[in-house]
Amino acid sequence: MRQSKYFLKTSKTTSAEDVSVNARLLEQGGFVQKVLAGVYNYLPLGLRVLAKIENIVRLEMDKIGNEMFMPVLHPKENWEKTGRWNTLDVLFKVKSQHGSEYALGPTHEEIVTPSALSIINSYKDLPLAVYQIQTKFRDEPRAKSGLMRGREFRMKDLYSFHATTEDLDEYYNQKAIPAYERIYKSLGVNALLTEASGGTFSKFSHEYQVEIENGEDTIYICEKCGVAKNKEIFEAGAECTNCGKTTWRETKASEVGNIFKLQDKYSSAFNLQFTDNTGAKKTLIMGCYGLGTSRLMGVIVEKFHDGKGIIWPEAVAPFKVHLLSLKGAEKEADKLYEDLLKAGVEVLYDDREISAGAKFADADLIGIPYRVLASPKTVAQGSVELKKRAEEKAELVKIEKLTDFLK
RNA sequence: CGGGCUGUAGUAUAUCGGUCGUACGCAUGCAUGGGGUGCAUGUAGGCCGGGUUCAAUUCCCGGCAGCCCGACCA
Repeated sequence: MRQSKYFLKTSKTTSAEDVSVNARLLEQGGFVQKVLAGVYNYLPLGLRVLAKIENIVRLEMDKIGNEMFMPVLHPKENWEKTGRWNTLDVLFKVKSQHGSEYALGPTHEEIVTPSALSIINSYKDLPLAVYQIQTKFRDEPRAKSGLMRGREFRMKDLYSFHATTEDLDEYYNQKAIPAYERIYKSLGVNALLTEASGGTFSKFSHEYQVEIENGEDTIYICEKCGVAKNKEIFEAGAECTNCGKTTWRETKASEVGNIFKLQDKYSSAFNLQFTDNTGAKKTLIMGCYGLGTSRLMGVIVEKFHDGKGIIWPEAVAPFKVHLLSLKGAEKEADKLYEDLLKAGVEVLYDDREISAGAKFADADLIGIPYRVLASPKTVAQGSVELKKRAEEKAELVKIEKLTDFLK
């Protein structure tokens, strides 16, 4: 992509009202624009990052479930059936011009459970799992911290259906948790499996928490074995259920995933039953597994940045290479750009006619992993300068060897 | 939702009961060309409604929006 033709402008300034690092850097870098408090445009550059995150999630979820796509607009009666129309305080309610009321989906148990009614009839159909990656709406009383807590945000939600609680446990432990671990590892973030309360869903749940300074949650981590507990269920001085120690470290973290054993809470509400091998009707057992993809984007920025800008992990970077040309090396840079494209390298090409310093500053701000600089000095030697965003040193590389080097 | 604060240009700010200035940014041109370069020209503003007043951006009331702390958080 040629930067001169890209729907992208970085900014030298940012509003003093934005305090969080992710909001400032993502807005300055041209990844997102704030539309409302907690509501953002994802510009082309930011959408690439979000898509990378979601594709990593999709890759793992496809191994343990089937992707579908559910609506944002929900019938009121489904939410009344589960009792959440009036009890879920973050539920957005909209009224049509004809007087009908709807909910904007904050989560999709109320949709996926009745959906399963016509799919699941017999024990032979089980287990099954289905997921989607969707925009969610929650009427947060206080949106804040950039992408970390929005009123409209992106989430992957998976739902599993089982004949027995034992089967749910097995899926939960042997399929869902390992898939989550693989996702966070691929993304390059260290997310801790954390014991937590179940909110409106169940007694207990597991959260995936990433330690960051301005995280919204407080968690306790066992110094010995690394078991983590959310403050909401933590008893001071408690013995670690894993190793028996009582030394805990308190830290701030941000929740980037939350998995629940729903048991029969929603299947009962919608009378979702199956026939077992004796011909008897039984209520299904369900689990649900959330993962906030847009929040992860914010958390990654909080985690990976320096004074100059973002430092994207390669797996989620919008491009792999940021090619910069300085005046006098345009022809060589143009050719290199074409060659990189042909070689299948994702490259953002800063072909703008601006000063060298401005290009460097933007490259640091945007945070693409590899910066390739073509200048009169380097091309005179048949080379370009290659510098990793995360490192200080730069090296000269022969142009003809560059594409191989970057593969 | 409780508490606090704030609304003047894209950003940061100044002044004023009599129609808003500065800096940066942004745009264009020329020069420059390895860390946000220089010069010139241009660009853009009082959140909304009501009240007081001859006159409101300024004072008062209400609304709305935004930010911060807390509560809440599938």
